[in-house]
Amino acid sequence: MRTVKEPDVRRLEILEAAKRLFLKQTYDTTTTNDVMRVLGIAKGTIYHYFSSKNHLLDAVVEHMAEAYVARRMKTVEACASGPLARMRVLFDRDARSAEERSATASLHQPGNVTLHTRLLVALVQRLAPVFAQLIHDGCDEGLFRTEHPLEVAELLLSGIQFLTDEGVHPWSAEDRTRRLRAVPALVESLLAAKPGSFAFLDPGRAGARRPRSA
Amino acid sequence: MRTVKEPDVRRLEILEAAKRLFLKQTYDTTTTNDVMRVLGIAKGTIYHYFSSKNHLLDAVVEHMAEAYVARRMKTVEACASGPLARMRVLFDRDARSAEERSATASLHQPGNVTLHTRLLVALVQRLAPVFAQLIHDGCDEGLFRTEHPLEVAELLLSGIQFLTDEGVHPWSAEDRTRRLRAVPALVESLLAAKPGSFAFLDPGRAGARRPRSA
DNA sequence: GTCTATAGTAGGATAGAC
DNA sequence: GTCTATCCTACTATAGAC
Repeated sequence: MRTVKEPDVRRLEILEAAKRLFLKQTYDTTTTNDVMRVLGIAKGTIYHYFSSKNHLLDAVVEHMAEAYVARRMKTVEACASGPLARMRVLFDRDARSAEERSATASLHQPGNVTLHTRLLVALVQRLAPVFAQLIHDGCDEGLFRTEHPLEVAELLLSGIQFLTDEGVHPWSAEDRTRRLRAVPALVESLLAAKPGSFAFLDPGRAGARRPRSA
Repeated sequence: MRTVKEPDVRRLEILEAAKRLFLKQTYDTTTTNDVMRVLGIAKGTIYHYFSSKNHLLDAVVEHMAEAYVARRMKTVEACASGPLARMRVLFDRDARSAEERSATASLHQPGNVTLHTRLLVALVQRLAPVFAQLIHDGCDEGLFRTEHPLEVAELLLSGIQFLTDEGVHPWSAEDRTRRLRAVPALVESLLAAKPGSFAFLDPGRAGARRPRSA
């Protein structure tokens, strides 16, 4: 039997089914057959909307990054004022929802390395301007000093994610801790901020965590 | 007919054939049949030495990173003295051989994203200690000041590669130039170096180039 | 332990009927 | 837009020759 639906509806349906499967299993272990079976549609239908499994992944990544950043932006704008306080909220891992936590766990599986990597890129792209704006505000208030707010934001987001994300790269736990401990100092020197301004990023301190691990 | 070789010889033979094919075509488009055909061996032989196409890729990446860093180290130790001069040589893109250049071009193809990404990780791992040593020397000479030479090295290598490598990530040419232009300032502020110390990294200057793009 | 040959499974992708 | 049938290739399994 053959059920015809609105293209947008069908597309979203496939997208979300794929996302659910990628997170429940992994991207690698999820087959196009799985997606097809769970929706009760033909494989050709999937390929009508997404030209490859890879493109389907791209769409899922965009979708996830969009949603994640939207949620974070809302909490930032709601709770905090002042650049430093807002950064604290923006990068607070403890503020994640239960769903975000389970997604994070799934992303750290070997079969989700590709998904994880691409998601990090998408997140840097979206978070950097926000972070840069906070840096800019901080400069206005005399907290920071830099000629390149956006580039500092990008370097920190990408560099720290690259170096501290477990699962994607073959770093040992000691490596990660070592790097995380250096983070406050690195941020402070890039922003010419007063020593201790970013002590809340130190993983050793209670109630404070590292700047995301997505 | 059946030709028996030393395991190490055979392994290397497969490794280099694979590398050549990955660079001539791409990793994605190279099939195990291609490797098998070009060497005139059976598919089982490949799988005897490498348990999957993925593991073969790993070995190729290690091999390439090893060779690349060895070459660079040699030129560094040969030509230059003093931390700044050595950094200049270490990160000089113009010093690449013709072979390195064509490899770089091939890595920027879509089918080589996986290979490219893994190679960048392998290079950060190997170059960071070298870079960190130079930073350390520079601190001794009073050129730089930092509490975290290794972490600064890692942050810069990974962050800059992540942000300026074309092909792997969907940045525009303008984005890349913008970031590259900020690099000297970022390096100087992380190392507390005298402004202008790293002007040679500025892509705008004649005879100077950005810190690698692998 | 090293190598060949071959047959078979599973999953990504496509063509073409409807 | 959707489905069916088919293709291609990564990978496994096996059986056996040197």
